[in-house]
Amino acid sequence: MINAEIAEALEETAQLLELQGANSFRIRAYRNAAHTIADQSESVAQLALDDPESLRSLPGIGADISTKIIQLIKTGSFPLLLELRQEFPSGLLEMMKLPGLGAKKASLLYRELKITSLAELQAAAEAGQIAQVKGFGKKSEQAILAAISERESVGQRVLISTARQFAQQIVDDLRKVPGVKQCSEAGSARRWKETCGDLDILVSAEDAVPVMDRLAKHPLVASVLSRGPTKQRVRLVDGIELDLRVVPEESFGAALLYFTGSKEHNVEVRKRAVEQGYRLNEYGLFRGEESIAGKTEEEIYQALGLTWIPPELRENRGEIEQSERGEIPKLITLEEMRGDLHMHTTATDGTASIREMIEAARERGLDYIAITDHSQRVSMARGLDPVRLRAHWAEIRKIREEYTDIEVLCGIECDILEDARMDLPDDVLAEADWVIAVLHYGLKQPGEQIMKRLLNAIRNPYVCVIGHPSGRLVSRRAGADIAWGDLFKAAADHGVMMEINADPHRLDLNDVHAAAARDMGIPIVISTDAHSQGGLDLMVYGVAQARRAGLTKKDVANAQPFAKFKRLLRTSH
DNA sequence: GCCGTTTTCGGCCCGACTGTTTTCAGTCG
Repeated sequence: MINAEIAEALEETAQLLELQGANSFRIRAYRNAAHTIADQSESVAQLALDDPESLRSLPGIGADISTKIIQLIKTGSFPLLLELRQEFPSGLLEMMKLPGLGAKKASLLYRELKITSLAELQAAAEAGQIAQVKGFGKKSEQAILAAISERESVGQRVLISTARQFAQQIVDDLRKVPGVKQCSEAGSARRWKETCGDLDILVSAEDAVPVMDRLAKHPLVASVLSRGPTKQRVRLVDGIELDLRVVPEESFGAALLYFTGSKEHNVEVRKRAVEQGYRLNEYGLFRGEESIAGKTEEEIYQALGLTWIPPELRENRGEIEQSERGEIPKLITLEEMRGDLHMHTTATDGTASIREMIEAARERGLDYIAITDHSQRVSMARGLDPVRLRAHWAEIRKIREEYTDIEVLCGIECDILEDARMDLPDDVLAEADWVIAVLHYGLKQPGEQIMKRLLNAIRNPYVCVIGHPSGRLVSRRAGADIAWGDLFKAAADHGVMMEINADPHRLDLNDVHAAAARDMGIPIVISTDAHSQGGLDLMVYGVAQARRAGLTKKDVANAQPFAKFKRLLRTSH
């Protein structure tokens, strides 16, 4: 059982307890436990089997929940969850996903009208029965119908790349509104989370009206969902929703901190404020009525005895304690990246030639790149067999002679076949400057076989790095069943690096696993997997993922000068 | 249900907006 499944069961328990109207702190306890499990890089199931007591050392997991987790791992469930599922039909959880419909209202509809599914809810709303229930009215009935019909297009999380592009465009435009002093994206987009459920934009201005008017008429805005004196919620043309908050200049830092989140980070910071006799809200840090700080995030953190924490780290994974000790790392930046070691050309499924990719890399100031087209197994992309690959490399060697200001490595993205063999023979791989080994096919194989494949690749003397190790696609496909601890141990032993694939659909390694690999001393490579010149610009997303993992320049192999990078390579190259 | 330099009970983050109320509960972030 993987961590996400355990976390899901705990989250489901929390939701069902909400329906039951249970003690809110008890509900929160299950949610906190779910977050803790989801954030572990090691298999919690394995941990529980090895040493059941150790679960209790995880934050938010005590005697009771640890027992339930162990039952869950052994039997697939636990009694409380089974009882709750008996008590509430699963359709209620679907209903709770509709905006505006929470646990209280869902359970009320269940009690009053015996509604147990979205279909029944829709029928009841169409029949006008919802408006008759106490606490509901005509408007909530219409809102429910609208929410059901829009369910397909809205409420989906979008990739960070999409979120950033929308947010950036709107931030740029709102900055031009007269009277606007500061404007910034906030929320998960500012934290560069891999997906965003909605967008948050924060503005400081004396008068909110012109800002809200401008947003309401913005070409990217489809409709205004709600509007108050300081807060406006709109739906953008592609269905994603955006919150705008307008605050006074002296509160901008407090509001930015507040709306950047994460929620878990905020709760910890606030708790800390309360312990020190303060009150912290989006308007500032207060002692009684006296405002202590609020204009900038820095002064608020400072007043609480903390150094400023980069948004990418604000997930309550220990960053507050790090900050207290003055140990927040100097995170890797895009400008520090010197090389890009995963890209394709027209030889396989890229759209640009070798020369065009080299030129594009030079324009972006890179000192070195690796051309890494597909191996033969990827027939869809016209993957290269030994003959074509050697000809391709010969061409690269010829062309790279023309350039004195950039190093170009002859590379290959070589598949690890389903039977664990490499897709190309060793004598071919031996001629490469740079070999990325990857899983493309058979991702659903049992964990045992997946690990056999990965470990085989790591033991191959010519493999330099494992590319997009899990094979996951963000919010589309779960990755392979990997024993991460074993993978990293083997990679560290054999001097094989790990890639953070910067493609926003992949971002693989994820933040948690990248941090775990770094902790094992494995050099991390951040590469774009570009299939065109513009694909090289995806680097910013890979760097963001590395920042979320707390990586610094020294942790990243291709942030080093070329000579130093070469020394990190295995001696076979 | 978890947690502890105010330790084994009694806390547990805080405010805006909506709809349905007529002073507030529910939802959301």
